[in-house]
Order: sequence, then structure tokens, then C-alpha cells
Amino acid sequence: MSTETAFPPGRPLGPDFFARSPDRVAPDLIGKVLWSPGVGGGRLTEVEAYLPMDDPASHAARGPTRRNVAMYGRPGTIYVFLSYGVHYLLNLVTDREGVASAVLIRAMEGLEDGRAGDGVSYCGPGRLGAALGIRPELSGLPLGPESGVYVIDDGSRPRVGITTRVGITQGAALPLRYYASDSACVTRRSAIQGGT
DNA sequence: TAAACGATTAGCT
DNA sequence: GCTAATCGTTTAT
Repeated sequence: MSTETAFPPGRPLGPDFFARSPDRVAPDLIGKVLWSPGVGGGRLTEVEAYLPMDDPASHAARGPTRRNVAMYGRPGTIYVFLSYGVHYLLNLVTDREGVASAVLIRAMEGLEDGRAGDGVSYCGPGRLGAALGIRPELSGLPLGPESGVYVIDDGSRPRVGITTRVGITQGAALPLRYYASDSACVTRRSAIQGGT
């Protein structure tokens, strides 16, 4: 991961961008630059939406708990949780405050033009979290200076594909995973064509 | 208080 | 393709 500290070109996304339903926000996140000062970043290639209603896979499906409280926060809030006791996964909270929804950030492609990152891709939510130094203390903080995590729109508009989510048992049939069609940095590519 | 369970990944067959 | 690693959260006694 690069130690580049220069802010990448483009417009940092704030609460306005995230103040929509997660299935609307998620496809728009593909191609955006996820970046942290002094750490690096990359272009998002795969995300998943977790809905506020009728989504049994959401951590908030059974109401607020100690863990998922950040999902009820303002749009643009960070939600981090420990997966399998091993990996810290990064989510971005969407929709209005009080409505529990989020987008799981699953993969990013390192930039190769020196603007951010080092050209190395991080495919898979656990790897991505480790690469960005995602910690549980970030949960509940907003994107921006407080968390040191930024999402930047640099005008890139990649073609976006839609398929089913990964690693869940309930709500597994819902098409809520969004990915960059032309990227190799997408997990479980085999699940996309056949569908099983 | 106890037990079960993951929004995963690496390593081995 | 299959499984161990690993630990905080959740759910059940």
C-alpha cells in the first residue's frame, strides 16, 4: 500500500450522496475512489446493499443492537464489524438517520496512475479492510477528516453488473451485489453467470 | 453464564 | 471442493 498523501482529484462524497436507499447508492459507488491519507486506496469494483426492510441478511433485521447501532446513523457514517472473528469489514451507512441500511465495500482496484494507491488490488472485504487499516473504532464516525476515510468521485463511470450477494444464508436470492463489469477484481465471478 | 454463529480467507486435498 | 482459524455478538438457558 502506498504512503502517498496527496488528495486524489475529484469531489469527496458526503451525506447527500448517501441519503438514498442502499440499492440506489451501491451501483453509484462502483468506480468511486476509496482513499485514506497516508495509507492509499483504490477504485471500488464490488459492493453489496443491505436493505432497511424485508432483508433477513441485514445485521439490523431484528432491530438495533450494540453492534449494529451505527447502521441507524446519518448517511455517510462508517459501520465496521468483525467477521468470523478474523476480518474487519467496512460498510457505508445509507438512507436517512434512523433507517438502518448500509453498503458493504467488498473490493477495490488499485490505481496505477499515481493519484492514489499503488496499483495493487484488494479483492474481498477482509483483504480490503486490512489494506485500509479499518478498525472497529471507526464505526459510527462519518467519512472525512474524523475517520480519515474518503470516497471520491473523479468522474469515472464504469459499466455496472448486478448479481446475488455472497456469504449469506438468508436473503441470498436477492440481486443486491453490484460490480464493475470490466474488472477482474470481483469475488465469486463464477456465481455471476450460472447463478447458483 | 453458556453455547452457537458468522456479510471470510488461506491452505490443503 | 473442504475445513480450520478465531472472537465479539447474539440468543438461549
